[in-house]
Amino acid sequence: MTTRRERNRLSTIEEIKSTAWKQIGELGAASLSLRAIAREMGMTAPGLYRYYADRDALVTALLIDAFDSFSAALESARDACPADDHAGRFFAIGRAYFQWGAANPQKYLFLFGTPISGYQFSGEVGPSAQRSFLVLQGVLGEAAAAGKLSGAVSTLGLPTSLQSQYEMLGQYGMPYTPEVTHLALTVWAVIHGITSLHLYNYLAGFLGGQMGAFIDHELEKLSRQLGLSQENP
Amino acid sequence: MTTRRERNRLSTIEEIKSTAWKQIGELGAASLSLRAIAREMGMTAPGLYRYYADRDALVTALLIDAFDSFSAALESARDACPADDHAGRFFAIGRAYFQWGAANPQKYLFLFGTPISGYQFSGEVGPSAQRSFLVLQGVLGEAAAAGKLSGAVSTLGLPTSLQSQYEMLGQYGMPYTPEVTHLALTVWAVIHGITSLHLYNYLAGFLGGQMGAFIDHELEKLSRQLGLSQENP
DNA sequence: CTCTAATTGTTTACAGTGTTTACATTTTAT
DNA sequence: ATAAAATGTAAACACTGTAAACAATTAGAG
Repeated sequence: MTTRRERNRLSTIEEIKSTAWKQIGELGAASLSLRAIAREMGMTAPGLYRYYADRDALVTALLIDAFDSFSAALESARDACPADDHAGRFFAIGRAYFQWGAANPQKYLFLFGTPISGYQFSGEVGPSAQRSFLVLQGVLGEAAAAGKLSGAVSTLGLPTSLQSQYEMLGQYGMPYTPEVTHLALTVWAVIHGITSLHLYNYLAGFLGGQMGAFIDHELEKLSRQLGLSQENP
Repeated sequence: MTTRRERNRLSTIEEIKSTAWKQIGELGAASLSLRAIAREMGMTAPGLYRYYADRDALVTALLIDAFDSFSAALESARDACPADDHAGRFFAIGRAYFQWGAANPQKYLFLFGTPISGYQFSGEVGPSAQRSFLVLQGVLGEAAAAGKLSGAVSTLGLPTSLQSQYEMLGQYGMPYTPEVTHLALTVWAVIHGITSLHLYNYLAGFLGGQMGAFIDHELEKLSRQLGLSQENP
């Protein structure tokens, strides 16, 4: 049972975080300010310390929330496709990844860009961060299990050093084969690279307004390399 | 002819920048502080304003220097390979890109990560930034001109929207074909993605100490996709 | 060489930041 | 009703970037 005080506390925590997100969206993650949050909430800065030990603790909580929201966006895009349409699911999460970043640039940079000055990554965010990666890994894993990953897997074998490294992960609970893990990492790197360069505005000079065509074309290329789509979509 | 005062001024500017780099290397780019620089130099903070209009002007100068040093590293790696060894040059700049980032994490994140709080990208850095991209584009362009880019170019044509966008760039002085420009962008995205995820420590949990094997394997895959290397190296 | 002007630096000050300490107030539980 | 816990504020400290006023040094012209 939740007492009145506990409800108030939770609601205050929510207000702190939503105010923080509002300011991150307006001014960027780097200029997050406890005092500004308190000011906008109509209280003084030291009062926030009753809810978060220090600024880093708030940043950690925001990171966890953002990763969870990011993962939820990927999962919902994935679930909009039938489970046996592996190519469709791959496209869906690829587009969702990029579009979530494009729609929430400050949030994405908060997750995958240099965080706050002096912030040290807390181990608490690990599970939430891995959850988003697991979406991609899961789609590739199920495609592999269904025998639909005919492409790049076999054409160029993994070097033994990577092979044994991935096998070691399996012994610690990684639920997919070395090939799937490796492909998920490389696909992640590609999509993150495009999204990241886009958000830093390094691509606009080359692509003009054709960013959407660019990402779609690259996803299609990846899908073909993986052997997911054999014919034109 | 350079007067004594001008030499002093230049030497002070160099000291400011080198002190800034030292502190960026130690504490990260986000916690760059004019006062700390002045303190370490044995002067007071307002004195720095005789050399840079504000902190953003210093950041801009540092960005230009870092891009130039980055480009120089890529160019020197490229020139260590004979001009007709296109595959070798591709590997060389790919490895040099990643290794420069791994060896200078704070510098790389300074260039391709969220910069300083509230910093607005100045147009002055454009030329220095493009120079590094031109190294990659140049290697692919010369390979294409020599007919050594047999791979992915033809297997999947560019969509017309991208094709015409790249052609428009050509009319504004872009010295390479649409295919070369597009491939250079995608290769850049891949290498940047891997480097970026590596520097944010998102890969260590998966790859352990096998980061070098990972990047080499991915470069080899890229090289094959481009048709640069047809047989084992 | 002298005088003027530009350059370089310091001192002081203001507004902003994260954080700590001490204190007051409110709410809960005994 | 009383003791304890929770929540907030006020004041202070050590930082930050930046602006204004002032002093010292240096360069060039007469």
